[in-house]
Amino acid sequence: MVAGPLPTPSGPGKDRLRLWVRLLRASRSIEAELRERLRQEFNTTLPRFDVMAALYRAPEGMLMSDLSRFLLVSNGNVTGIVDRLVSEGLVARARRNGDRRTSMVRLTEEGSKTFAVIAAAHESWIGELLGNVSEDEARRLTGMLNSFRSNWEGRE
Amino acid sequence: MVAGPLPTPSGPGKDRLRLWVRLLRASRSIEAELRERLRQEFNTTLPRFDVMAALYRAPEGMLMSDLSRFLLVSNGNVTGIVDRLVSEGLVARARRNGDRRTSMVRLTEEGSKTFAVIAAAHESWIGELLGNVSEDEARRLTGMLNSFRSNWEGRE
DNA sequence: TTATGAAACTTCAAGCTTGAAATAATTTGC
DNA sequence: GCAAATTATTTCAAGCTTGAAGTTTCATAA
Repeated sequence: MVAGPLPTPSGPGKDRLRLWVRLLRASRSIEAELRERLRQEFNTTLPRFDVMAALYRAPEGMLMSDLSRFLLVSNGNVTGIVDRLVSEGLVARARRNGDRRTSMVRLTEEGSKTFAVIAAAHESWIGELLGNVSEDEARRLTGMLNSFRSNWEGRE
Repeated sequence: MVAGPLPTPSGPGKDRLRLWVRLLRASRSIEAELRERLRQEFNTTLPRFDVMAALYRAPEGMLMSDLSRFLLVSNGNVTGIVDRLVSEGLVARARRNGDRRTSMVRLTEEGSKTFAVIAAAHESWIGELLGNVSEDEARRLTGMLNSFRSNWEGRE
């Protein structure tokens, strides 16, 4: 949607529609800024950062399907991103004995070090970009977002 | 980012980081659902819907660069989407006498009719997907999102 | 067994997205 | 007037994204 400021329609449901538009514009703006900084400062991309962030939380590794589910993207998508991270030496696939269809994906030593540096910058960027949301307000907003997420998530 | 529930880190700035993660997950989930429905029910895509929504609000038409700025996407991106909408007969480019570099882009008659139908469905989907946010809560959330948007938007 | 079905991935075509380079038209400064 | 800078747009290569189709492996059960 990303509809805008001018007409300001009213009627039943318009407040929710407006909320959605703001939500989308906010996340797109911030995403664009993060994307740009990741490219400029670390020569990487948001999808790669996302995958590394997921793997960083899982030292034992994750299956491709775990990654796909966690990141809310398709299976085929993850394949490509992991391929690129592997070719950069940041991530490794480990064939498993138990089930030869699957492979555990994890950060390499280098991947882990690299991610730690990027993540620190990332967190400070978020602090900056959301600078005029107080920590208290942040907590309240987070709670509200949770409440509507639980409504329908995991349905499709 | 889209980091997740498990570790729940704490420290300075963590509340903002958590807010960002929730924000992103919420908008991605809803976006994915809208995308799916647009495809299934109307055989179209979110980017096309976005462009049509922008043009619907501007009967006199918009320049490519207006569209690009308004939708927060690159120039080259808009070119491709408009090309496809033109080939579907939903949008038209009109060369201008004044400045021959530019062209006014607007919805065709058919595009306008088509969009009205899709937009009605879209609005009801939003009502459904954000169903357990009260209208009142929606207004408050919208206000909060505004406040942090104004902080840094239009900087880059 | 062994076929039949399900599960985990990968591949593929089409479309979206970006940033950079190329084109074309207009504006500015001399 | 005219070269130089600016503006509006398109083109391009690379990467992201999806849904569908294809592969390989595993699980089930007749």
